[in-house]
Amino acid sequence: MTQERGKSATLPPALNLGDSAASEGKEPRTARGRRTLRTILDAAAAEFGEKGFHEGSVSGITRRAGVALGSFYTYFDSKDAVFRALVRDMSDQVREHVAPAIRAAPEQIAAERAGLETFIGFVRKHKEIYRIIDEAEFVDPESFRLHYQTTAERIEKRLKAAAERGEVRADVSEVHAWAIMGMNVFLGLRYGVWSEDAEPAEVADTVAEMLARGLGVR
Amino acid sequence: MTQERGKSATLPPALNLGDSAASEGKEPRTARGRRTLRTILDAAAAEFGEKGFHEGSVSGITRRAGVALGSFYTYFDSKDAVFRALVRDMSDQVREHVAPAIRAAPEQIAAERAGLETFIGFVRKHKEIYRIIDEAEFVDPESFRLHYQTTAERIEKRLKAAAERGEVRADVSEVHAWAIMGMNVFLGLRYGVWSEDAEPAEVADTVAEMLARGLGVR
DNA sequence: GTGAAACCTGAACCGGGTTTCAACTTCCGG
DNA sequence: CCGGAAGTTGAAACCCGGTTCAGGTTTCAC
Repeated sequence: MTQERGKSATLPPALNLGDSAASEGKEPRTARGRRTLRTILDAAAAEFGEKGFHEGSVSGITRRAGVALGSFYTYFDSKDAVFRALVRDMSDQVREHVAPAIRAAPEQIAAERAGLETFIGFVRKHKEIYRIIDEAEFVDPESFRLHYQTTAERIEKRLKAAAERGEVRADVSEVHAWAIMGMNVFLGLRYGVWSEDAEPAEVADTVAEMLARGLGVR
Repeated sequence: MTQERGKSATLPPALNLGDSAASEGKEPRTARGRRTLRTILDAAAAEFGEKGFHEGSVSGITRRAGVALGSFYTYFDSKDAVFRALVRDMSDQVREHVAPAIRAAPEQIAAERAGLETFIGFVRKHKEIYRIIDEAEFVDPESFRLHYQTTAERIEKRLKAAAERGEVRADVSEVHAWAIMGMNVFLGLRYGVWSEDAEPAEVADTVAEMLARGLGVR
């Protein structure tokens, strides 16, 4: 798993892409093939994270990966195809990383608070993931929409469950879910990607307080 | 790839671009020139709104405008240049359109409510504007950042003034401003661009209620 | 009217990046 | 240890759209 590429822009450790990431009918059949696919995938994440989809190039990916241009097409149908695979995977990663923190919270406002704090922290370590998902709006709208749609649904579902338990007001709705998601995304952009001039915990505290009591004078 | 841009290809009425939109030293000097510049600008907004920056082409713009390819370069230095002009202008348009509604409100929560309602309504009429500003994140990051930075500053400023007047809690901060902005952007995306299955007024009511009292059980 | 400046035109130039492909190498089961 | 499948290679075909430019047309101040 040694993959340091000088640049600070290099992708942090993880990125767990299954072999299923390859294009239809191009799945690797041997250990060697799986190894190459993985290398290409990691290189693609680094390339797109650093340069974006349009500036990034397939030859840039294969150069990073240290394989020939042709090998890329052994596993993917096109430049679009890798990007799509990447987006799906990153969407999953965000969810999987934030979910535990939310589950561990004692009640709902605390859960949202923990979710935001974890999210900002995650974004700081994976700025390229953030960027790739954003660019999906233009490169792979399907996945983009799916990502936010399901995220919002998940938020709505847990809000309603919490309402059931009397932890939040009974009329929580889809609108509240989208509002919370929007806040989180922009706070992640501001305090995760653009600058780290405030502690994620403090940002999360402020938001939790607002979610609990609103902005009105008490 | 991305070709389900259904919707009417025609641009809604407005789009008030001054002659200043032309690249430095390429301002038109006659009425005829001003007319052509305007035509090109409108065509560019339509082209980019429909296809996005990278899929859109200069020849597509001139075709829509009904002028020769070369004429484009009489007024703009490059494809990037028109896009930049467009982004700046659209950013202004959003602000100018929403500001009056905010100013007219009797107190701050009502102002935020009115701002959101107006914003969603505006987005519905100008889906291409929304899309162009979003894509600026990758094509013209400067303008993108500036747009959100100044928007957030404006929100923060008015929140603090309201706090001064005792209309909202005294500790409103930059975090609150970014939270509100994020909510608005995502609600605009969900209820303005993606679907119109809820009234802007109702969405705004829900958010206002949340801003006033939070999600906690009363 | 008239001439110079502004404007318009579109074929051609140009660079860059994606994708293909036929020859070659490695791997692995029998 | 052999044969064929899987994997690798990189030059080049291909495509495409941004940008240029030299020559023609329109406008407008005088």
